[in-house]
Amino acid sequence: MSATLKDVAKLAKVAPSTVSGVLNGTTRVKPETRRRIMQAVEELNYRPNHLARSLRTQGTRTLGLVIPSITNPFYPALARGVEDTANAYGYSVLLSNTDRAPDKEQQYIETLIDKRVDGLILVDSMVPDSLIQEIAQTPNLAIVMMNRGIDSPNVDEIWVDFRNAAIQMTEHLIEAGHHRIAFLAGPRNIWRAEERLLGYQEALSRHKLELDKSLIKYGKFDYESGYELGRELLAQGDDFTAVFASNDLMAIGCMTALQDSGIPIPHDVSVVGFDDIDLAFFVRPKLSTVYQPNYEMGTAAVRLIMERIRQERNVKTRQELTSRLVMRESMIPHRSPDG
Amino acid sequence: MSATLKDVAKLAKVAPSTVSGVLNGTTRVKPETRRRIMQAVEELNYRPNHLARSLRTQGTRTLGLVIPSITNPFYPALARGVEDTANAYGYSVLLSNTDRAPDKEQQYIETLIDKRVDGLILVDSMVPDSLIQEIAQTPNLAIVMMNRGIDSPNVDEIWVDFRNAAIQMTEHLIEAGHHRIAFLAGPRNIWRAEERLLGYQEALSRHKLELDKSLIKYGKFDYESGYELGRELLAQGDDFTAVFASNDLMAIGCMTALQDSGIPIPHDVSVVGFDDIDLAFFVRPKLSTVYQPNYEMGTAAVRLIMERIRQERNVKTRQELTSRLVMRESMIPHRSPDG
DNA sequence: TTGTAGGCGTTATCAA
DNA sequence: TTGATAACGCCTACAA
Repeated sequence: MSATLKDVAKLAKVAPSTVSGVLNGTTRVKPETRRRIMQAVEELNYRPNHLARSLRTQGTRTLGLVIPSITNPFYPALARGVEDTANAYGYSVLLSNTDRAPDKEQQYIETLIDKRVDGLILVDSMVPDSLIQEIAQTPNLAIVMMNRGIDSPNVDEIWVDFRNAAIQMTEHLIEAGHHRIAFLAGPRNIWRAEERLLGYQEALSRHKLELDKSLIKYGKFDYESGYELGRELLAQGDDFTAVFASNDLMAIGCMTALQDSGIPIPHDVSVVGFDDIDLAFFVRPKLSTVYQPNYEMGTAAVRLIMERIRQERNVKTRQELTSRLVMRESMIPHRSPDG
Repeated sequence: MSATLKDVAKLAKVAPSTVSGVLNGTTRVKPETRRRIMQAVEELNYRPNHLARSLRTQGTRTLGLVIPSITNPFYPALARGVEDTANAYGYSVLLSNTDRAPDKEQQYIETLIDKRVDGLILVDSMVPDSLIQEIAQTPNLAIVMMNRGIDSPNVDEIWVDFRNAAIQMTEHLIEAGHHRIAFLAGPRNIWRAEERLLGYQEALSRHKLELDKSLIKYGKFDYESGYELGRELLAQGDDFTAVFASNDLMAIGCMTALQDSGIPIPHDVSVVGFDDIDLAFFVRPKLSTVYQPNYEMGTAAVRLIMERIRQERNVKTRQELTSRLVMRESMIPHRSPDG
């Protein structure tokens, strides 16, 4: 139904290749010819067929974004960063939610490649290294992984320095007099969770504080496990003065559990989180946490992809973005009883 | 680099068209031939090129989703509903954020059409009717609009019965003894905002309650304006006993303003919202609000598109999904002082 | 300055 | 049961 290059050519009485050349600015024609062509384009309301173009040029101007779930408050800003930047470069983005299921992720990746995306952004990927290394061979495909290392010269990496951020937050707590700090860890085997735990431990050891394993609890990064863990901590009858949850949802869950037991926060116990999701600002007391540059992660990823596509760079790059502490109301210095 | 149909054909010693037929199940061949083909496919790790296929078949198995912003807590669930359902049908989804800017939206729509998406889901669209009517002529394109009517037989519609929900919530308040209910309206000229206001007015009139314009305040659907409006209400020295905000962000902002002025909620004033975003569950008191079936909106949209694509239906459909009240802690019955 | 021809990787039609 | 052939709409040498 819609007009093709051929139609335009016929109407303008020139060859299709001439029209193509003019429209893409690769051919110089005399003004009169150009005028006729433009008029025909206008008249037929011609719009190039991207499919045909892509088939020919081996480029789709489309990127694939693969995330655990857009529903997780951590990702919308990132997705927005990706989409905005892609759009600025004239690219579109295809969205995929994997739910952290390796099979599902693999399927999405394959579909995306079959659809010939020019770039692939894998966030918190769960597929085996071997698969990544295999797809890294795909021609005309730039890949960047977020928060995951991979031994391949063709794949770029973007990281957030979770460990350092965890160290900073822990030290902040320590320096404020908290020496018995409970830690709510995330699921084992998830890198973003493990780094936070490592940071906590590192800070403790730097300050020569004993690591009490009974103060470390493992949760599932959700509100419920935070609540659960808060109750466990209470049940232990421990003397902790602060809890550092490795994400905000757990921090809020824990805070609620403590509050439900009549423990005033931050007066009796300080609680801090990690991620700085919107919620952190709305709970009472406002949650002190670690801000993640999510939007910037997205923009950075697209930029790395563009450098590859435009062949401005062909060596592996590893970029590290930094988080920063945002202290609100849920944490105050600890005064020892005998202080 | 990657193998094509031709390569497979050569290796299996058959014609490309035969391979195509077998792979698509449109051609019957004898077992032996089939075996050879499958083996060649395996050996070369052949994957069909969707671009070429799409060019030929006029179908991309891709949908375009156009929303104001994925960053707005209202849309991730919807997007997830769209993506999940699309995926179940073997479709991918292209994401676009318009920021409610008509020009930007138009550009996205055009790009999406140029990329030959099979379906377009326009959420809270801001472009003029004429544009929609124009693109509704595009062949091989199914369009559904969410929360916006359009006079075109080719475009399906999905609505949430905002007005009814607002009526219900208001009546709930009235029946609980609240007769002076302040209303925080959204931006004028935005349908989803206006319907809510209309519902509020309708309920008042049904119960023969006077409509006091000084109790109606216009905000911008964000936390800040809710806070602002809360302060305004207070400054007026009015005797309202409840406030109905037309979205949760404003409700929470207002609640915070009241609390900051030392007014206990819900004891002195009840506050209710609209949308049931995640936040609603986490603020204290937990916000009573109107739940929106966002995820279901997404799935419904894709289903309508699929019906069109598969030609199971070719008449316009208008589907209405229903919200429901979710009462938590921020509202209690009002006892009149002399009661 | 403009046109011709071939091909990108499929699928559909028709013959053999 | 299989194969040849012609599109789909575009781009890019190369030729004129």
